[in-house]
Amino acid sequence: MRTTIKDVSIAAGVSIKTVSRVLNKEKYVKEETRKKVEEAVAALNFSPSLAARTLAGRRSFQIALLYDNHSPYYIHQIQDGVWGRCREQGVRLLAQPTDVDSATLAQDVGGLIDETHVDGVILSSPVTDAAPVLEELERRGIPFVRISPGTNHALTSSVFMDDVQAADDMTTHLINEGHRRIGFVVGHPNHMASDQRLFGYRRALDRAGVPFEPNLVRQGAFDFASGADAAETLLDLPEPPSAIFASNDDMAAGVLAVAHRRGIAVPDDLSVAGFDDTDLAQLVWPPLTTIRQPTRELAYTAASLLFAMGDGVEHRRLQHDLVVRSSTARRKGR
Amino acid sequence: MRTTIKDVSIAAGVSIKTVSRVLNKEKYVKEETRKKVEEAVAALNFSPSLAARTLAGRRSFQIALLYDNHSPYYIHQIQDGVWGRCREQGVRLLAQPTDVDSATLAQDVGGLIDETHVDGVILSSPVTDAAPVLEELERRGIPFVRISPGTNHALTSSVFMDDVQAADDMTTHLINEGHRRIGFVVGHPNHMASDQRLFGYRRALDRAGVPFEPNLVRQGAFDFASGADAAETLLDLPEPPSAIFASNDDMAAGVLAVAHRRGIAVPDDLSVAGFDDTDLAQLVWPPLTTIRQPTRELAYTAASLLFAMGDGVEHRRLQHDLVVRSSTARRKGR
DNA sequence: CTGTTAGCGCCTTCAA
DNA sequence: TTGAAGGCGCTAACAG
Repeated sequence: MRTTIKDVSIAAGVSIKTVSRVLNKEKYVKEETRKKVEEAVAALNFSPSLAARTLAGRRSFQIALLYDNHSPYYIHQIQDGVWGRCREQGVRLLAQPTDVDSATLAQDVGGLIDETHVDGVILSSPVTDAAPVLEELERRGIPFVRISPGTNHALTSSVFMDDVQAADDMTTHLINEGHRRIGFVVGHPNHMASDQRLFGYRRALDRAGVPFEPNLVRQGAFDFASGADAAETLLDLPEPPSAIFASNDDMAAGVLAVAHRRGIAVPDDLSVAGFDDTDLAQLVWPPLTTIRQPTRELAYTAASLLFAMGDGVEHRRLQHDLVVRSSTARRKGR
Repeated sequence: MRTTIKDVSIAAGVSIKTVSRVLNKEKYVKEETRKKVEEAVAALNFSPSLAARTLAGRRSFQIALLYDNHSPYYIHQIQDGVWGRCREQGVRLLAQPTDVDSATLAQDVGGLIDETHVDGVILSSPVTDAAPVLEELERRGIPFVRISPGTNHALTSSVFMDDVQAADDMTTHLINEGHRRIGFVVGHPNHMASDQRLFGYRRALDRAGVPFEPNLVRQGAFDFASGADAAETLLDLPEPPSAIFASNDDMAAGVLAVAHRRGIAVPDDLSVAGFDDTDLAQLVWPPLTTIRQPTRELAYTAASLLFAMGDGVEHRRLQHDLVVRSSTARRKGR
């Protein structure tokens, strides 16, 4: 038989309701009574049934994290960050893979909510921009927060990094290193961050008076293969770039691979820069110069926002770090 | 107001209990009645409350996955595999990070079980070998399955790959390529797989009549840094190895990094082999020759085992694949 | 094959 | 500041 609130109430010599009050940290419990109850809880090693609390109360002490991202590192950091905040809050986390292309997406999410009574939902890219999910969530009036959404920042609570500034910083860094022909690999078109990073790149070029060359910009898709493809094209140019800045680290890894295959020394003959979205940069070499994406912090903040919601729409913008890991970085001629 | 089983029963014109029967796929429901109920369920878009089912019944339709592993790729694959099986079963998955060094580990796990009423638990390394957890689980008689446990295979249900054979296969492959001095980087001492892989390495050497040299074996810890350290030592040997076989891919990546730093051409001057525990091998270059660890399949199988339990202890051993990705592999002199 | 009657363990509402 | 009664939505154990 499991230990119940009743056992605790008997052990503590109070009513069930009083134990409930202590469990829920309600006011109006005499300090002395509270103590007695807490001791009984500890002595019996009592953990209240979430199922019962959910059924009887208004909260389920559970939230869901929806994802459909194929970058394990990214998801892991997101989950880790959200988890950290949940832990502090005494809330369980339901990690829910989804398929944003599924026809039954909204229904699936609705079913999840009905089944689990989750108190809120956190959306990670690309679920952040799945209209059916957003509509379903809004229809039900269930609190949710989006991490790095691609669109509609203004409509809902969300957290994101400053992608424009990040790309600007990196480009400026490369320019300061002496580069004039800087290749750029654009991210997946579905992600607003892609546009923003491209914009940051152009803004930095403009400010420095470095002419923008459409030839040096290649479309990618945030994966290793597209980064490699882009690198091939860029390095085949009659006048190839002296640096390539990829919009994320998977693509940057692809660029490095091509450089290696061609016997191009990095960073001596080619500088490669990217984002550190996924910690991957720490595992590749030659070293990448990276913008650290504060993924874990974003996720943590998203959960904080969720728990604090009800006051209306909020946004949180987190700062990135420019991390120069290429120890042999040096000035380059054009 | 949420849709309840009662609404369905009214819509279908049957009793609540009958709806319940249909939901639980019980026998003894007339086909025609079942159909009526199913239509009502679909029409009302009804999803039963897990909290209520848990409270009233014997099952919670939830299982937990306990992990404390710092390899995102590994966890992701595990979670993915378990998830896939859960989905088929209509079971929710609670992903639960733990701290195997925590003093309150058993209590934490116990609390989780009390709170959530999970029907079973899946343990991934290194939680697989946390004695307090195993004891707690056994004491409660809750079904659990261990994925790639490090110890005590015989005591509990578990799934694992054939590490001895895998390491043997790889070593044999290297020998067949002409290598005679093969460095080996041992995995973390806490993992039984480390011993087994070392054993497989030795077995292959013995069978081929290649003398075992203790100098060529270095202790690692399954991380990038220890792989790099081991490589430094091995390559500093008066007579360095022509191939290095690392017990996992993080360490293999470390070996590659050192080779690169020293200007050693891979695979021309040095072959590097490893396991593909984490898909990392696909992101590094020069290419690694790898043993594919069937992580996702292991996890899926673990969940299957869990759902099929009650028949006693079972074990499942899954086959690995030897994946030769070094396209320029060639015979080497000693 | 189907329905009835009790709870599951906790929170809510109300009263004291 | 505390307690008593009622019910959340569902399933178990029976009865028909």
